[in-house]
Amino acid sequence: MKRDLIEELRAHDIQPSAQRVAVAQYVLFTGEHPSADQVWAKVRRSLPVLSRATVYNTLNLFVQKGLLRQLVLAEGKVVFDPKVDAHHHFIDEATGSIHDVPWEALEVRKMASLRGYDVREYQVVMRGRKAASGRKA
Amino acid sequence: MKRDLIEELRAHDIQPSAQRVAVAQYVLFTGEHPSADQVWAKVRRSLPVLSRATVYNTLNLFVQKGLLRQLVLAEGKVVFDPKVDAHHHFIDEATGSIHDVPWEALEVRKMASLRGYDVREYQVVMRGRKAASGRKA
DNA sequence: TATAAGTTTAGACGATGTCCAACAATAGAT
DNA sequence: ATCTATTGTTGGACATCGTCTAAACTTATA
Repeated sequence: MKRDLIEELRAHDIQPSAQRVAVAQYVLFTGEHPSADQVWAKVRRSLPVLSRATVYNTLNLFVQKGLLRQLVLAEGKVVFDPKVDAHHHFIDEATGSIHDVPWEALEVRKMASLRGYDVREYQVVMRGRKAASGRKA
Repeated sequence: MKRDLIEELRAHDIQPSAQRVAVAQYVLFTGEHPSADQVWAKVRRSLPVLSRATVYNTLNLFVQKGLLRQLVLAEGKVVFDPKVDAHHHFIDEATGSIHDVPWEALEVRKMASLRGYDVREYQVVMRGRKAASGRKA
């Protein structure tokens, strides 16, 4: 398990230090969308001497190397998402929590006919509430 | 001009103080997407005794009353947009500048078939560069 | 083992945003 | 007009977020 992680870091051209493995261990497998300081708080439980700067450095490194994606969706908050493949986001206005919506669930049309913009990526950002009716998603 | 502004504030249930009118005069008519502190800097030129707290209060009030929309799109920045009607956004990765894309320019399908979510509003957020080819938009 | 390259650290820093308690302006009643 | 209760404004203190730095520490390599 930790073995594989080290391999994955190496595969992404990242020297696997103890701190980086510890951060990866949490952030790559969480279903939450934690902020940098939330990652710090969590990971410090298992690696108490971890500094805030290192967490920020590590997260930025992971984003740069394609292990993580950075989201700027919630009110004033930057948040990290281990799902690197394209998907959309739904923000629950009641709780502020962020949910992933599969790419195939929606279809955006006419993107190609946009003049003047060279779009490299896009996503649909929705806001609302979890439906009272219907299954919990 | 200032008359109409006062009327518009009143129409939105906002007591038109000198500070609020000054802020409105700039922020409701700008094509930029200014941050709160940018608004502060700009408006202070015409109303020098304006405090930072008032600008934050006023912008939040305007958002709450529907005169402004708050965007959380750029890296770690909250920004204000006087276009309250629905539209999409394009973020220029080179400059960080934000561009409005008309609602009709894109079409999102299958939204209705989303289970479990009660979507109140949505938009498409695109990132990329202004096209080298093609007219500047 | 020596050396260079890479990593971590604490704390300083700037920018953002909120909060407060004192002060000022206003609306509404008389 | 004047009084009073309500509403706005102010500057400064405070918290949070993210970046930076210089020194210390690790790791890789020869």
